[in-house]
Amino acid sequence: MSPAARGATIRMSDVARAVGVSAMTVSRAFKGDDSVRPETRDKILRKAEELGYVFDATAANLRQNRTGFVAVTVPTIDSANFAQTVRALTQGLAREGLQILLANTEYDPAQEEAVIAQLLRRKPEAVVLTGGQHTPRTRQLLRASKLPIVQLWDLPDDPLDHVVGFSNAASIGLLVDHLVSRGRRRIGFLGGDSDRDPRGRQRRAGFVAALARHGLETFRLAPLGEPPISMAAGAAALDALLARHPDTDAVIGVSDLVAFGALAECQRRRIAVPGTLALAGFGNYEIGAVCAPRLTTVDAHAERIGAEAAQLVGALLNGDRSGPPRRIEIPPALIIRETSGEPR
Amino acid sequence: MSPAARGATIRMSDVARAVGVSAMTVSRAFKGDDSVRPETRDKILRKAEELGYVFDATAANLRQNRTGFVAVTVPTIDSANFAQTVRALTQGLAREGLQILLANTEYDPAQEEAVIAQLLRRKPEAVVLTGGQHTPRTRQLLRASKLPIVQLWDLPDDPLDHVVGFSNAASIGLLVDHLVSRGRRRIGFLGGDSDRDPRGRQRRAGFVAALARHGLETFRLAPLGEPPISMAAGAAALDALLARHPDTDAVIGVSDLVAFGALAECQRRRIAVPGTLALAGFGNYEIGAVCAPRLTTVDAHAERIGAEAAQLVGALLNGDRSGPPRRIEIPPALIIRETSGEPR
DNA sequence: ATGAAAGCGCTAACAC
DNA sequence: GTGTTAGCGCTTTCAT
Repeated sequence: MSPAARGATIRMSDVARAVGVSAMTVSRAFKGDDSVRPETRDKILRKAEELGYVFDATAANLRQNRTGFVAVTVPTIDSANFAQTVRALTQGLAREGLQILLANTEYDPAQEEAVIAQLLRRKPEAVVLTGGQHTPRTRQLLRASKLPIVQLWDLPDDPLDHVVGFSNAASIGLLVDHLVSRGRRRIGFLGGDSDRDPRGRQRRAGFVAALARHGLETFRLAPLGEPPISMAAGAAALDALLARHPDTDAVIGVSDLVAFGALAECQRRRIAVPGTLALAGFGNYEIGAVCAPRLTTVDAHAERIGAEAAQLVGALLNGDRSGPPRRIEIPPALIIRETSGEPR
Repeated sequence: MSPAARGATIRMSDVARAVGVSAMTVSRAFKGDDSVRPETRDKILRKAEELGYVFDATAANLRQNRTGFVAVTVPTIDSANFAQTVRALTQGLAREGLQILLANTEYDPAQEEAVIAQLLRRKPEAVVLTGGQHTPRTRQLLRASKLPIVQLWDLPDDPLDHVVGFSNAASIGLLVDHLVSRGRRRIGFLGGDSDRDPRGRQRRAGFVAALARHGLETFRLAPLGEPPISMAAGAAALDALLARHPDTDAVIGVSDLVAFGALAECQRRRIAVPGTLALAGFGNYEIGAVCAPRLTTVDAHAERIGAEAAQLVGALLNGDRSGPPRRIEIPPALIIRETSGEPR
């Protein structure tokens, strides 16, 4: 009785026996080694197909001490910007034969620590952290692993290793400068109030710093609460801000989702945008390019961050591990649309 | 010289030697086996920590012939509905100690076939297909694997195995009935024209069938082109539809994104919604609950699909594999909001 | 161009 | 409660 008929797993040696070669030759045929005669190779692959043989990556990984895994964390995959980054990363790594191991941290450093500890047991060859916040133990685990680490969506002062990101603070500075150039002076900010979203905090800090640079008041801040932040929270925050500061003439949302929530609220309250209130967001979400009026924003190049990270990981795993940690800065781009009004 | 100092990997046997027990005891301690004396266990875990030992799941998987992987495909993770499903699935499976292996098919059956062939080499314990389209070879590979298969987001006539989904056609029927009850008669549909998006096609077919049931004209169809479908395409499709059929009094989008694009276009063209034109979408995206006016839609319960799938996979892998394939139907819910107007 | 032997790090099975 | 032995399915290494 054949192994398949017995219900047993079909191994390389089964294919080898059926063809009349050794397991080694089958192994070589499967990895495309030229040293196998083409006819032998074809015979092997045909027989493998016929027997329903499926290569066992687990066994190969154990022996080779290489898994082809890249561990990836995101606060949540259910956020368009992170999803774009993960998609580009997945595709770029797939081209190198690498498979991502994805985990969500839910914006929680403790959960990040837990998922990273689990992922490390899978013996990934690199770790990509998308906008996380790391406990001391997380940092220790990662350093002890000796793996290449890539931090995304930020430019940390004290990076673990490599970085592909941008300055969240500076990106909001771009928006403030633009709004000021359009004559706005009483500018508010929605969000950036949660400890669980450091990048949001940095954007708010960048907002305050930019206003101060222009000699403007910096107290028009409305909290949004805990991430994930929602459009509805943006609408509520706008209400709260206008209740306290009715003379506000421009508002920046910590993300386009928040800004869009504010825009919808303006439409409901018949507040003219940009006539009475200018609006701007962050992240260049699809919605901002389509809503009426279209939303001024900052493009953080979410996909490009993922693509660059994939390329970096590919290079690092192909032996290019000399030299200091890379720090790839992807400068955000101001996208001026209708909600910030015409120049005055 | 210690293994760590030599730069060599630290194995269980290294921990065992350091503590003065056998590798088996370390193994038991790590899996929480009660038969290890608590003090021994503590000593082992402390020593492991001290030595920087990291459990090697690859070796354990090979030996146990269990990986804890679940292969998951989506057309693209960069779509809010699929991202919600994947997030719920990831979290549900994590509770069972299972790790997802995610791959995007890019709405392409050939790519789906390729990624599934790759994923199967990793020896997943189950395969979850989110809204795919399967080539004969894909079906053959999956059947030959003998693994539990779960198809999501659909109720296929000829399922591979288990199903967690809903009728895309019937869900649009809900919207048509609702619009008709509000006095709309000349109803159009945006999208559902691509072979690469079978669920979109089913929604359009459901639209045509529902109109026919009401004795209404069924020719107000505007194409959107290839997925992923965008808000901007929704705006353009609305233009095309109104150019050919200016008397249209209601429009359904194949998704909320499309419907929102149409809504934005109406705002730009000063078409009153719902006064002149009623609008509805599909998928209960966040945007529909926030935009002004708020969008009538159908909730397909994306998260619940993921959660149910996780539970099903968990049950199947915990021995509950008797009985026929499960077919879990999650009925979509009509969500009536402002864009479909008041009852007449 | 192909094969034989050894071993990757863990755990099932059995022993005590 | 703990230890010994063998082996998971592949590939490294060395041989021919």
